[in-house]
Formats: sequence, structure tokens, C-alpha cells
Amino acid sequence: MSTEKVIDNILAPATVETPQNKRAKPNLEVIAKATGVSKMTVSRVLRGGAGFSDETGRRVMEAAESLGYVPNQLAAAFAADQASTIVGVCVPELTSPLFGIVLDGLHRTLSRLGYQMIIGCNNHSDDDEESWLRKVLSWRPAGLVLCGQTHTPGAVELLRNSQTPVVEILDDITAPLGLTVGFSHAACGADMGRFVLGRGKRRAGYIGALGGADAQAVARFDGFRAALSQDPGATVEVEMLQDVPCFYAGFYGIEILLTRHPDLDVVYFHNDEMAIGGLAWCSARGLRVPEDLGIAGWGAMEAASILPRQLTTTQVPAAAVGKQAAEALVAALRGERPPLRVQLPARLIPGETV
Amino acid sequence: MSTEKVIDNILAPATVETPQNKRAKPNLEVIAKATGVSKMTVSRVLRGGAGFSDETGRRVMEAAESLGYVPNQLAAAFAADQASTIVGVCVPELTSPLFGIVLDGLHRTLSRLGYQMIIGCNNHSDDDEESWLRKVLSWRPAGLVLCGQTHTPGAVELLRNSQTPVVEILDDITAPLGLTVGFSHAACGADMGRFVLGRGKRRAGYIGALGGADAQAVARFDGFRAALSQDPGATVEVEMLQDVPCFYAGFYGIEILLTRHPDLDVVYFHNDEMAIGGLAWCSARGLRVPEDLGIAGWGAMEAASILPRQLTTTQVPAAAVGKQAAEALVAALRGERPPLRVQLPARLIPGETV
DNA sequence: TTGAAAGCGCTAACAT
DNA sequence: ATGTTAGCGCTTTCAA
Repeated sequence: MSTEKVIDNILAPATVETPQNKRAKPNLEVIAKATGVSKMTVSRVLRGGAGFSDETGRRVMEAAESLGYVPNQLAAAFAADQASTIVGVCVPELTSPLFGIVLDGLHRTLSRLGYQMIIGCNNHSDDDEESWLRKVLSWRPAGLVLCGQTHTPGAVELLRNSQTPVVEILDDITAPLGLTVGFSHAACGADMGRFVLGRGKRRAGYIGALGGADAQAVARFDGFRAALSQDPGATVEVEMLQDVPCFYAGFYGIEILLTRHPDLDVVYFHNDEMAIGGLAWCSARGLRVPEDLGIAGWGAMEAASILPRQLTTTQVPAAAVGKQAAEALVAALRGERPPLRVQLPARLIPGETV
Repeated sequence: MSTEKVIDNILAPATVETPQNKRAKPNLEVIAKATGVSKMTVSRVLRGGAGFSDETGRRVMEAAESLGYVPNQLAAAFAADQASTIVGVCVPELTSPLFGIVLDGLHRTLSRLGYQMIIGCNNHSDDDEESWLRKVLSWRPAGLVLCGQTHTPGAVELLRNSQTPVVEILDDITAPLGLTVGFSHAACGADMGRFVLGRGKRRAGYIGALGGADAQAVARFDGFRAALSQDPGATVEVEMLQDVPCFYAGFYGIEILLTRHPDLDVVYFHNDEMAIGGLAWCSARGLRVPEDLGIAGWGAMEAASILPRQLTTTQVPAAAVGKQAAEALVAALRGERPPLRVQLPARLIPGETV
């Protein structure tokens, strides 16, 4: 293909009506004429239903193939006035490995079952979720997957009016809009709180990110603090960073926190990335982990398990959440009755850093 | 909202026609009747065009708002027979941080400009890409973003027939289908090859993953090997793993390779995850890095820069690729003439491990 | 500034 | 097993 042709391909308005163009986008009628049957029969054949002879089926398929027919889902979904095969998925972050794993789990299952995924990212903002919702609902999706449990009133109303099935994932949803598949962040935090107490640590710190806008992370912290408050002598100091929860945030966050509170004996981090940053800082400063300072993360990044010193963290069932959310949604779409609420276990990994 | 109501919401077929249902999905006609104008005027107002009085505009907007109108893009895109505002994006992996960053870059720009993203994942398989393409083209997307430069003949034909603008990203595309935004993997490998030679390493190893199905990774290896072959005394031993390119693959891959070739003095890995796995193995075995063995990665994960010993690697412009690909695509859709080919720099990070 | 008519490509419902 | 009719909600085109 020459470069000129390529340029034309790119920039040619799709509305130009040339004869080749016509030939390039055959529709049911073209196939029908070519085969000598009606549009309806062609439709039946192409959708793989019944109601036609083998001979007809064969000839229609051949014609469709040779004409390079590509079905128009816009027209199909519109005409059927039924939900399309689009599933909308909105995650709070696209760059976090955790959500990548969830998306992968969703995608594997949904694509296998014939659905396409429209994705959105709301950067932990409920308002952004609502505007994304407004856009995606105009495509009349078959279903939706949302992260977390907080939504704007406007979003809830949109959802209710649209009657679109929803799965809320990755949290312990208390007031579900529909189906839920997740786990309890409060329990993750509480488990870690009890664990550090069990290790004899009572002067705890917590380093969060996103300025506390991540509701799930806040729930972990609340669980952690609640667990520590069971011990009258335990304290928790907090540092909430206005930053993304990355390695570097952990690295400088721990410096800030320890400058303010030099006597801490354990620090619980927003996630593993930040905890690993904290570990790196300790290593740079010659602090012994866990003797001088304990370090705990959350999320069980693969890296965390293979570092020289295995990180104390919580392993979350991200892939399973994606898979089961997709399965539950599709079951609902098919009129089956999936479990309304699936809670998966998050497992504390003792590791060697607390 | 009671639980029973929720269940009904989920499982009620969307086709049930109750009066409330009607009220719940108002269309242009309903708004027109409520406002005392024609559908056409409503359409003009809602699309924010011109051709109506301020008074009419105000009343239509109010009615749409109060009725909870959600436009039907299926009908709009179909009727206009113009490309929709959907952009299809296919990546080889969803769980890799690299592609998460690219998706984020694409998403930020595309959503800001009014487009929605349908994503797909082909697991490095051109055949999977083709079947995804078949699905997504049936939604008549405005444009497509594909990774890499190899496609099946069927995919190329689909693309050509559909006339859909395409951006190929993350590679140095030699026979572009349309626009390209990327960088040269061969150059990444060659730069690293020259760098290790410069450090006096001449007995090199390479550890790849996916059984060599990742064309970009293969290009890096080829570039690396070609650079080393400039030195008559240099050798390269290879281990291609049938596994995903993760920390653990690096950890056991280096053991396999060094068992076969104990005298290597540097190992270049498929990516940073694997290189960090290799570093962990060296640390576990007491090998000094880089004195006993050099370790080099690719991709510049954030983790790599903050490890106790900064990894020798290549920093790739993932976010910039996503952003510029989206911008170029949208420019083409608007009839502008974006640069056909954008090559971004990938920068070698010397680090401390070679 | 506004409206009426036609039709996008497909499918549901009802024929035969 | 196959065809006919009607219409999904919107936009384009043309008219007023």
C-alpha cells in the first residue's frame, strides 16, 4: 500500500459516497439480492438462528464472506431496542496494577461471552463517575461495572431510571445498587491492626495518598485504627499525602511522618507500592526492618513477594473479582438469578517486615 | 431502597413496557410534545447547535432535564451514518503496568475530546486481534488504536474496507496502516547492547518470555544481539520462557540460563519486572551486581528507580505515546492533517546494575 | 427560527 | 422455511 493511499484512507470523510464505498459496506439487502432471498432470511442466517435450509444458509454465508460483510451493531442494537452487547466499566485508576488485573479478569470473561467493554476512569471522583455514566448510558449498555460504593445522587438516579444492571466491585457494599462482588477493606485494615499488635508494635503510623479521596483506602485505615484502639496503649499517627500512591510517595511520606513522630515502631501504608518505597527509605537510612521499624502494605503486588525481604501485606483477589463480577452480570442479563452479593477473602500475608 | 426493589431492577427485562418505563426513557418526541416544538428543534437544541431562539433553547433544556432525558447514541450514530464517538483500543496485555499507562494517556485525551473507548486485549496474538477487530468494527467506531505493527491479512483487509482511521502505537512501524506514534524497540536493544559492551561485558545472556510471541521484545533482543555482534569477542546466550514476563519468570529464568551458561557476565531481560526478579535471585545467591553479573531491564517501571540499587534499564514514553496517539487520531477525525509518523525518544537509564 | 418527510440497517411480529 | 410490514430514535434534507 502506497503512502498516498494511506493518507487518503485516514483522512477521507466516511460520508463520501463512491461506488467502491458502497461495495465496501454491504448490508443485509445487498446480501439478500446477491443470494436471491429476503433480508430477513439473511438476518436469520447471520445470527446463527434457525428457520432456513442448509442450502440457503450456506449460500448466504458465502455471499456475506465474499462481500466482506461487517454487521452494523448500531442498527441491530437500536432496532432490537434491547440492551446492546456493550458493558461499561469504570475504574478509579487505569495505571494501578490492581485495576489492570481486575480489567483483565472482566475482559476475559466478557469477551468470551460476546460482550464488548467500554471503559472509563474517574480518578476516584464520584462526579467524574456521574459524567462518565451519562455518556456511557447513551450507548444503552447491557450492563455496568462500577468500583466502590459511593455515587452521586445524580448517578444513582441515572442508574435507576435506566434500569441497567449494575455490579459494584472491590468493596464491601452496604447499600448495593444491584449485584456486588468484593471484599471488606475495613477487615483488611483491622486484620493488619491486630497483626501488628500481635507482633508487639503499638506505636503505629499510617501513610495514605490521594488526600484521602480513595474511600477504600480510608476504610482500611479506619479498620486499622479501630483494631489498634482495642489496645489502650496503642497509638496511630497519620500522614495523608496529596499525591498518587506510588513508590516515591512512600519514600518521602515515611520521611515526613518519621520526622514528626520519630518513635513509631510500625507503619501501615496505603498500598504495596508505597510500602516498598518506605522499605527503600529504611534501607537508605540504615533502619533495620522489622526490628527498628515494621512496614506493612496492602494489595500483594507480585514484587512484594519476591523482594529480598517479603513484605507484610494483604493479598486481594483482584482477578477473581473481575471474573466473578463478569459472570454474575452476564447471568443477570440472561435472566438467571446470580448471587446478589459475593464476598471474596482477602488474605493477610505475614511476610517478614513487621 | 429496599432489597426487593433492587432485585427487580436487576432482573427486569428491559423490554417490559410499563407506563413508568415510558416516562423513564423519554425521547426527542416526548420532549418536543412537552415543549410544544418539533423533534427537530429539540434535536438542534440538545446538540448545542444553532437555529433556535434563546427562549426555545431554554425551555427545551429545562424539559429535557426534568424528564431525565438520556440521548440514544445508538440511534444518533446510526441515523447520521457517520462514525460514532467510539474509539476501539486493542492492547496485547491488560495486566502490564506499561499498557495501563498507555491506556490512561489515551483515555485522558479521548474522554476530554468527547470519545468513548472500547478496549480489547489480544494476548500478543494477531488472530485474537483480528477477531476483536471484527467485533469492534460492527460498532462503526470513529477510529482505532492498535499496538505493534503485525496484523493478519484478514485484519488488514477489514481495516481497509472499513476505511476506519487507525493509529498504530508503541513500535517503529515500517508499513503503517495509517498514523503511527511509537519508538524503536530495536534501538532500545541496540543502545543497551552498546552500553553493556562499554561496561566491558562481553558474555551476555538474554531472557525473554511469552515464548518469543511478543514482537516488540523480539525486536529489542535482535537489536541487542546486533549491537554485540559488532564486537568479535562478544557472545549472546538466549533463554525464551513460555511464561508471562513477571518477576517470578525473571527469578527462575536466570537460574535456568546460568545453569546452562555459568560464565555469563551480563543478562538483558525482557522487561523490568523480570530483571527485578533476576536481581532478587542474584541477591539470594550472593552474587554481586554488577561485579559478578550485570542485570539490565526494559520499561523503566517506577520500582526500578527506587530499588536499593537503581536498575539499568530503558525508559519508554508510555504516557506520551497514549496522549499523542489520541491527539493525532482526533485531529485526523476532524479532517486536520496530523503528522503521519511520530517517533518518541526512549532513554537508556545507566543505573547501577550493569 | 422552525417544521415535515424520508430514511439509516436492522429486527420483531406476523404472515404464508 | 421464507417473506412482508412496521418501526426503533435520531439526523439529514428540504421547505416554509
